[in-house]
Amino acid sequence: MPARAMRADARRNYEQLVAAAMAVVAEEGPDASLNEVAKRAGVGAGTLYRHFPTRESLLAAVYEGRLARLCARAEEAGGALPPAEALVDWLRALVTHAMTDRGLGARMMLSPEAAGVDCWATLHAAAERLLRPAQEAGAVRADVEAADLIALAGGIAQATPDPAHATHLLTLTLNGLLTPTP
Amino acid sequence: MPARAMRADARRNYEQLVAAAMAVVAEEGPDASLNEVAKRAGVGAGTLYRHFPTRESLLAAVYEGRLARLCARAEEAGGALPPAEALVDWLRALVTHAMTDRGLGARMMLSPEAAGVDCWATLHAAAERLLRPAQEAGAVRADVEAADLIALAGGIAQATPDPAHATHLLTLTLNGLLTPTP
DNA sequence: ACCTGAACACCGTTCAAGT
DNA sequence: ACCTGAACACCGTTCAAGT
Repeated sequence: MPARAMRADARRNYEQLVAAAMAVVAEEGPDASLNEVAKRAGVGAGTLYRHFPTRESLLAAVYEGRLARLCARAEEAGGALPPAEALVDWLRALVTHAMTDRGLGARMMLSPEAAGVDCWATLHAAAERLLRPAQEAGAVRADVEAADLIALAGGIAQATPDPAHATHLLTLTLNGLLTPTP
Repeated sequence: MPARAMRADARRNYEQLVAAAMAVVAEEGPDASLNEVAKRAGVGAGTLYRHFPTRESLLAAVYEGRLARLCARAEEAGGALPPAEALVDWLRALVTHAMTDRGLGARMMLSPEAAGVDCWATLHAAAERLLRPAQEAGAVRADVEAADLIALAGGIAQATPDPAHATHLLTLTLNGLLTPTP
């Protein structure tokens, strides 16, 4: 979000840049032209770079709202459902989330530098909050970590453009490819 | 490979382009500059485009040799080891393969258009040759297809730059995140 | 037939000049 | 303080001119 003490015009430009970026990224994905974003925001290229020194910092601003919604969902599910179901539901949402806007979510999920430390920590905390109870209930293997869940969901999202196929891949990952041999 | 009836100079240029592309892609990954490839091959930009109308067609030429080695390995393993072990070994090799040159392999594995129909068919045939016996032996679930194996291996390769983490993610995928509940 | 390389459109990024 | 937008370096791609 924009810093508190910004001059009125700066704040306005900041907000228009994020709005323009949301539109352009939705159309062209995370590699969209930054000059195009500046142009559509009605702002000079230098202004974009002043507010967002890197592409990833702009993407992170676009991504912030979605992430908040996703983590809110983790909170709700954690209270209402049995641990394993809550986790599986949320993982499905995570894969869907990672696939939107030509893989913007996956790109953020798979790189701490891209997402920024705040987003990163928020996402990991949400994953952990669902993972722990499921492990304590014995429903999820003990050698799984929150980072693994996020990496697997991001990887699956990158692996196919088809949501139905992604769902299938997640199901396979949950159950395992090998038949259980106890 | 180059067509048979090429003029001597054309053939020479073709080979130098592939050699230059192998070097440049190894250094800069699959998004390396094509002008740089042409320059390093000692060839005009137009010549590169004559031989390789798209970036993917050039990458496919680079990728061809590696793919052949990988599929040869599938052949050997299929004969020598029990079905499930042969498959798991090969999947580990597939993930490693997908991670080389900043994800060149993964990029090829995850897009039929990128790899070209020939590469695509070869890779799928190799996967199927190991998958079928493992399924018939009851070691691998019946609802797994060759395309799933390739997508999951490619996704894992994209999900982390660390080979040890990738290996762990593959192990999780093989065993499943959830504890078996028969 | 095939090759060259200048040319064009585009993009990321910077920075002097403005208010 | 902040903004503008021309400018620079680079890249993908094409195509007239050459051999």
